[in-house]
Amino acid sequence: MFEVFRKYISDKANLTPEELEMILAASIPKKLKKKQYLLKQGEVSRYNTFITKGCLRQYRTGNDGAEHIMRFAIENWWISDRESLTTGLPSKSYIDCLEDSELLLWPRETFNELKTKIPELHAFEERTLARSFNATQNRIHIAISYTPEEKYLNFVQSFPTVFNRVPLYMIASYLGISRETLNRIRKHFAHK
Amino acid sequence: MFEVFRKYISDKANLTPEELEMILAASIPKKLKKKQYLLKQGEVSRYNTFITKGCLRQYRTGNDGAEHIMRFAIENWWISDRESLTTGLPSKSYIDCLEDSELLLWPRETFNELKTKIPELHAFEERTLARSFNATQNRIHIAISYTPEEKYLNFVQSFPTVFNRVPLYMIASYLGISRETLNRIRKHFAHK
DNA sequence: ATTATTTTGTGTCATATGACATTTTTTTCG
DNA sequence: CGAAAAAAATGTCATATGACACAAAATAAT
Repeated sequence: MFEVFRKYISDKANLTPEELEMILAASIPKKLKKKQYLLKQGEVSRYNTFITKGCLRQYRTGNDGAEHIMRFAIENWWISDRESLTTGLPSKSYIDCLEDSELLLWPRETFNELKTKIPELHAFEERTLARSFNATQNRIHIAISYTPEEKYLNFVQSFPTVFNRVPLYMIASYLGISRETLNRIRKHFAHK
Repeated sequence: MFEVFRKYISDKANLTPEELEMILAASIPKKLKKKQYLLKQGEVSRYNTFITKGCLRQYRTGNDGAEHIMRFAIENWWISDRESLTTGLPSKSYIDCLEDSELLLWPRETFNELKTKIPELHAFEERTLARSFNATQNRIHIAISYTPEEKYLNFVQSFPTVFNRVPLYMIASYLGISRETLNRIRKHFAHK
């Protein structure tokens, strides 16, 4: 599982071999089975987490207890409750596994130390956050302006690999539409 | 208008008086009248912008040409198309004034130089982005899980000052609901 | 294999929503 | 102050959506 990370980070950041190994040496490998939780609402998120294998979701719950999926994440993505991780406040979200998964964890403090020692890692994280932020802006634009059908088609096109690994009712949750509406949309496209 | 910024930044960042003045000295004051544009879709966003007075909105347009408001910003807020600003790509959004406004602009390169000279400014910007990101996550959660009524009430409570300065149909746009639905909700609360 | 569980698909129904058209009210500006 | 423009409110209508209940299919577990 280290190899996945080596490949990923070599591609994205300009690190010396020593720096890369220093980062890896500080990581904590962890395996989780499907349905196991990485983080629960109310807990404090303490790890910066990279996915080397598997699929996870982050979700919040509404007043009624319904689950609303904030995001999916698969291999080569980072996942954490960023708000809780940076503020130290209790997490508003759950993170659990949709498949058996393999992760690399860095405790927040450890990662911060690495960032001060390795400026390029700091810069890399800034770039990552910037891209996350842009993706999030797009998501908002879609949420407030697309029709359910457009939301669905956009998702399939944007995340084909996620689409094929995740149950439809979770995609509906992610899109903010009902399971049934998603079915109607799919039915509509079936005979075309 | 400099005074507004001095007060703001003194409160948020631990800068020396010299650093503060260095930052201010690099700024470009600008006044815009209501309905004037700070940025148009397709242009490249070249300035990091702080609002000392007034009210602006950032919006994107859909296929049909309809305006969808991404955010409002008033005194003591920053505004720019962050994606365009950091990537140099054409902006997906418009930014215009809802009131006569006074702004301080820093060209992207100038601001970056300031950040390298003043680490605390760099750190401050990171904190700001982190909080923006968290706000954005909340917005997504609301968009995919709240009813129109809940969205409205949440907005009034979260941004009372903006609420009182902005036309209702723009709030509807921001919330991703129709003007008429917003009226119905308000009517519903009127006689209660 | 068989059972249990999860996921997907359907049908019916009530209603909230968007779309459109029009009027009223408020604000802006000459 | 008066005219013009902008914003808000209202009424009607068609329909897409969510909610519920249940059936079918696929997947996982024993």
